[in-house]
Amino acid sequence: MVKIRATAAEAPFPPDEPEAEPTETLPLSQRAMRRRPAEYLDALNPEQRDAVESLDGPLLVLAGAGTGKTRVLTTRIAHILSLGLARPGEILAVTFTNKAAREMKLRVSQLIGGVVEGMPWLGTFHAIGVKVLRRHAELVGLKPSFTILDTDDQIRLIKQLLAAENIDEKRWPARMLAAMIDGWKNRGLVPKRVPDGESFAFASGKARDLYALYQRRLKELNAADFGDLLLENLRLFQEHPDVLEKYQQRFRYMLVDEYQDTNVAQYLWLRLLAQGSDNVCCVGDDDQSIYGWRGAEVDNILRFETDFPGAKIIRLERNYRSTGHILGAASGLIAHNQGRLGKTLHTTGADGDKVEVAGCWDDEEEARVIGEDIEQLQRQGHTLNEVAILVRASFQMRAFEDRFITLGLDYRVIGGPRFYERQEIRDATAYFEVTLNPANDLKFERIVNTPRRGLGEATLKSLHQLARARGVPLTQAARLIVETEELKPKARKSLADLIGAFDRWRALIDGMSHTELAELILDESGYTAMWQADRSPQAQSKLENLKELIRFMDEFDTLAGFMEHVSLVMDAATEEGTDRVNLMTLHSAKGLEFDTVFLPGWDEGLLPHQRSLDETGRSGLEEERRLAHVGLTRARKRAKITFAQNRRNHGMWQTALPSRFIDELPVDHVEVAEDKGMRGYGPSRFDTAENVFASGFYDTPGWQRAQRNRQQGATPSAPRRDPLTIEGTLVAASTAAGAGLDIGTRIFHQKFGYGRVAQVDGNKLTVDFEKAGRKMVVDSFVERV
DNA sequence: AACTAATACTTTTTT
DNA sequence: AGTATTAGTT
Repeated sequence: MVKIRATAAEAPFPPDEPEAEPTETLPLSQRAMRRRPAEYLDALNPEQRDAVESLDGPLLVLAGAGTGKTRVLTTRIAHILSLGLARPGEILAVTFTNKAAREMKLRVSQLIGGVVEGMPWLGTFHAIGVKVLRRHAELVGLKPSFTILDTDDQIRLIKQLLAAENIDEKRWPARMLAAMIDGWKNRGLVPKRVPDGESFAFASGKARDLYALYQRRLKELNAADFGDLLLENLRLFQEHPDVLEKYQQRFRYMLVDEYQDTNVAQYLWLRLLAQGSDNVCCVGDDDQSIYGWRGAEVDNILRFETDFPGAKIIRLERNYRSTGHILGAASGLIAHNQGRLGKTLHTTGADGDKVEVAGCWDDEEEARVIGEDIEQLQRQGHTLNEVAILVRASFQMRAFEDRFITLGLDYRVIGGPRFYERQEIRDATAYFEVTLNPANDLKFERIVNTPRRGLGEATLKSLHQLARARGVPLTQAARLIVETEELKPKARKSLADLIGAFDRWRALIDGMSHTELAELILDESGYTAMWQADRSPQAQSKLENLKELIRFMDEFDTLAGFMEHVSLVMDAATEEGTDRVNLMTLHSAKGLEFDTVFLPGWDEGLLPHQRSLDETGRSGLEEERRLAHVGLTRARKRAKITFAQNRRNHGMWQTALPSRFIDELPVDHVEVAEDKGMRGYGPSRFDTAENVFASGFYDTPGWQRAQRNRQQGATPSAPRRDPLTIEGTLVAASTAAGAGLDIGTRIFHQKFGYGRVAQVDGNKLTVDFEKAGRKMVVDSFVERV
């Protein structure tokens, strides 16, 4: 495993080679170049070489699957460095995934000779976004130490907003608003730029205001969500031209991987930077654009020439990966798409085996058949690492896992439930985060009552109320409230202990190693004990995961460094070494290749996924087809497509038709296995497949319920008891009255009733209540009467 | 506040 | 089918 620097210091080119010519001050890279002629260029074909050597001005490289895209990118970087045209810190190289970034780093340093530790600006859009943002945080209303929210936090925050705005969360789910905000951020839209029509799609037009409110809360919490990492960056560049200029000057060369996956915000960001030097090289393949649902704009790649005038376009069409039949099948399939830039992949290699197509009775048989095939391959001496099963949706994996377990076949799931997204990991990191940053309300809320400490809904509500009235973080509010008798003794003690524990841990940050501290925290908080006491089967593995987390932390220098990594890099390194079958979704397969690829689940409704068809119609269908194309082109030597006639979806059996994509495969490259006396699949099926478009969604109970709700919303319903409005007025009244609560003032308290102020100590009041007697309370909770 | 029972929702893909 | 959230009960 690679040792990761916690704080990637912006290393200048590390002078780790012996000084050969001490009198000269040439960049090291240039000296290296002198000794070692550019033999790396000889390994390229003419188009690739052209792409590497066309250094001036904008360049679009259309790189089909398996045409050496990564090689071009890495060699290009190496070339720039070798010629001494830029130092590592002057090259911006963005990728889409952390995996791609890792690989690129590795391969560049191999080319250069293992000396480039610092390519500080090679990373994902998000990682680079954070880096820029941390330096100029104040300019966008954040502190440099801002935290990055994960999806859980985001939802929790939005739920609170909806509650405060008195919006029925049943009718307008928080996740829905979260998705909308995400979409806007992907498109580079700040709240005031959100179109009216879209604002009306949520809570009768409140969407825009809620978005604005959400952004304000984020600033208050000193936090940014994933979308902000780009959007705020964009805002920074737009509102502060001087800052932008610095970066424009810095980046003399820019490279973008997977350009077809960039969204509008990323595109705008890039274009701003490219105004400095137009040495932009974008590499992509419109036929592999599979993230449209996430805001990726294929248009970005289709429009490149207009966006960057004078752009050069180079097509890489020589495929070095797949055999003739596989390539033929994939090309024939993707040719059914309209609106593509058009590439014709060809290979000089052998034809190889045809693509196999087989039908199965159900998903269990599918798993059985593929399992048998894999065992067969294994007997023939193939390694399992070179075998992959690529599914459309993750629920398909289950049948395979079950089967492989009974067969005793080793497998690994790639991109499955991510390590850092597991409950226990999130809980643990929440503890660490609050220790580092007590103002992180969302993380604090996550763990106040985990493990159970008797700090439930009621306590939390009081805390919130006070925090809001005071405008302080929850932990601060907790500090205040435990001084009073606001809470029941049990809760008060418990909360005081928790706050005390965090203070204690915080004091230890510099005193001990961060891994020790982490263990201490998990121990003293009772979190480990909670799982140890848990007798459920998964408790054991959760404990293992926690251990793994600590082990992983050891790779970082500090706790803070580790936390930065956690929020950004949501993937743990997949263990290599053992021989295992690879199981993953088509999406996470992009960029990988295997000798043998199994493609199960080519059913109508699953591979052209129903939802995709429903939501985005033809463009959705085309994206699904690209997905199928990506799947096929992962295979070097063997590809086998299967479909199941019956699939159990939500406990219900459903009959499925073979995917229309199967029909679209050119017959010359396909071999149909007619083994099990199965009803063949004929062209007549296509007609029925079309009907799937119009399939019955509108008579489901869900839709009818939605209709009913809508009607209810129109009719003014009887005013219901409304705790939050009460809270609102109460807060308003108390803050207004707060200053003038002198001794003797008659007040009202929600819990204790009427009373008179007996003593004032800052914001703490001692009150003689008519019923409850003498109590200490916080002034925010009382109302002057 | 914590436990139990009932109900809703899931299953596309992810930085 | 299974999980997650919620309502109701103690």
